Amino acid sequence: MNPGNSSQKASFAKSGGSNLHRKLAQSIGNQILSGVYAPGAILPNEADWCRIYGASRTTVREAVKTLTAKGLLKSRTKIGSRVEPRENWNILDRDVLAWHMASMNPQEFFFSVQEVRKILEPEIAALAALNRTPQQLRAITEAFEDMRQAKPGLNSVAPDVRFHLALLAAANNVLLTPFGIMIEAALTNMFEFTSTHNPEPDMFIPKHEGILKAVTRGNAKAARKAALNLLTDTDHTIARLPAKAKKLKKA
Amino acid sequence: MNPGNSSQKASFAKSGGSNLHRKLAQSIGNQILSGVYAPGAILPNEADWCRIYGASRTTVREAVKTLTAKGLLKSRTKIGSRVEPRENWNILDRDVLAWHMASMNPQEFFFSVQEVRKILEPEIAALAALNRTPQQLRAITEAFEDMRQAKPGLNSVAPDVRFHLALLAAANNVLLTPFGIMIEAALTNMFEFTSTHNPEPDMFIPKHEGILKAVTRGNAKAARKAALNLLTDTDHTIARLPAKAKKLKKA
DNA sequence: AATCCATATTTGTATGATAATTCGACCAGA
DNA sequence: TCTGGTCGAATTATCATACAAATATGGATT
Repeated sequence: MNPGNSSQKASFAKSGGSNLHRKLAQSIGNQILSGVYAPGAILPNEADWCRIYGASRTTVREAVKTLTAKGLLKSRTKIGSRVEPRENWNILDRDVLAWHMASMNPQEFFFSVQEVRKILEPEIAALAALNRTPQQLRAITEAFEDMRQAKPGLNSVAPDVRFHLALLAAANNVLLTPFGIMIEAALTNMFEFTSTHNPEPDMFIPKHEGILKAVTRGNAKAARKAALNLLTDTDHTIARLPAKAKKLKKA
Repeated sequence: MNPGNSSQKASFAKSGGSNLHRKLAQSIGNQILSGVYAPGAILPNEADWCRIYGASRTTVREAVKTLTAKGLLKSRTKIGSRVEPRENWNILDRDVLAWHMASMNPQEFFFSVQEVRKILEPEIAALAALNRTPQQLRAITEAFEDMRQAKPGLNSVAPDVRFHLALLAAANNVLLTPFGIMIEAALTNMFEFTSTHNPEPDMFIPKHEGILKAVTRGNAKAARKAALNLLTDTDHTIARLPAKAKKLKKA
């Protein structure tokens, strides 16, 4: 009952992750996010996928289960798998967000991100100022120190990400954690685009320091202001992106 | 190679959804969220789960894939499945949020929700005022009309949820959509707890109307204010919850 | 026209087998 | 003693096959 011979396993891009079912999920996921299969559309059935990828049904089904769990699909007997409406997609899932970015105009994407960041990060900073534990404050501080010491370039992105994630953790509200993925994706990809992740190197460190100090002092109001201040810098970076930039690299 | 006889399939709570692998995922997911298996812990291996639930390995693996896709697990050869750190959990996934609520103090949960809602919803309303399409405005309006006509009781929850979700959609930012699940879960469960989902019936409709009017006029500032105004009402509801309320009912 | 029923299609579950990965222990040599 | 390699065992990963269950669809019956 396994359609197709097993001789074409390398017929699609070998995205990250060594598991076959993962690769299938990534391939199908990318197709959904890029609109090959629109919401409401019926996907090829399991037997078809088996032929297309030269994989067993077991593997195909595991890939489908993965996508179902992320809200992209729903399967029904005799019908097949149907693409779910967009509002059910777990867009803040790491994979889904990556697939989303891969098929989007970067400027548009970064605009959406900034819109959300400007809503959340000031309040996150404020909450962190109020709710941080000593340990969390130490994590923020260490990330900042690593930022300061890092040479401008690739290795300065990681501490920057850690800084923002540590801040997020210090807000101590589980319902906010999913945004970590968004922040991470935004900072990392912005760097890959601009190659200079800190457009105003002179202001970059001081502005982060402003947040750190406010959080250290437990001054929510100042933290909020400092976070917003930093974000307006990022806005300028976005604005300078080439309008017709290509799609982000896949996975 | 399938351990255990298939005679104890009903040994666990029959959660919603008719699929066996779904039930397994729910059962295991609940155990993770309730702390039976903490982050970093190694779960029973596939053969164990087969014995425990009397299911085939195929089914167990599909359940595990589901949980992996939601960020709760990660599987490695020779190691087994390990519970991921909390920050990787897709807490805004419908299932994960349900499992989370099922093993939490409701007051604590609602507090977290309100904290996030007070950050987001005013800004969502503001964005909706600016970005709404005519169609989206119609959806908001219709939800409001249904609210007004509904008798106070169970059937007034649904239009209320629709109102807030329509508002969210009208903000026109995909990265915000995951919060729909949170809003929905919050409103629905709050009703189940208080049995009177609108504590100030006199103010309930007018305050929603305030948001609608501001969004209709395209007045972002007024929309923001109206949304915040409504949320302070909800705060009062939360505050009145019995401090030692039992866990939320499961699934 | 409406109802019911058979059938075909598709996903759901079970079983058993083999492959691939890799931890951990043991061993050899410097 | 330390280093590195080798090998065995545990566990997930994949495959192949079979049957069960659900249900949309079209045809038969009334």
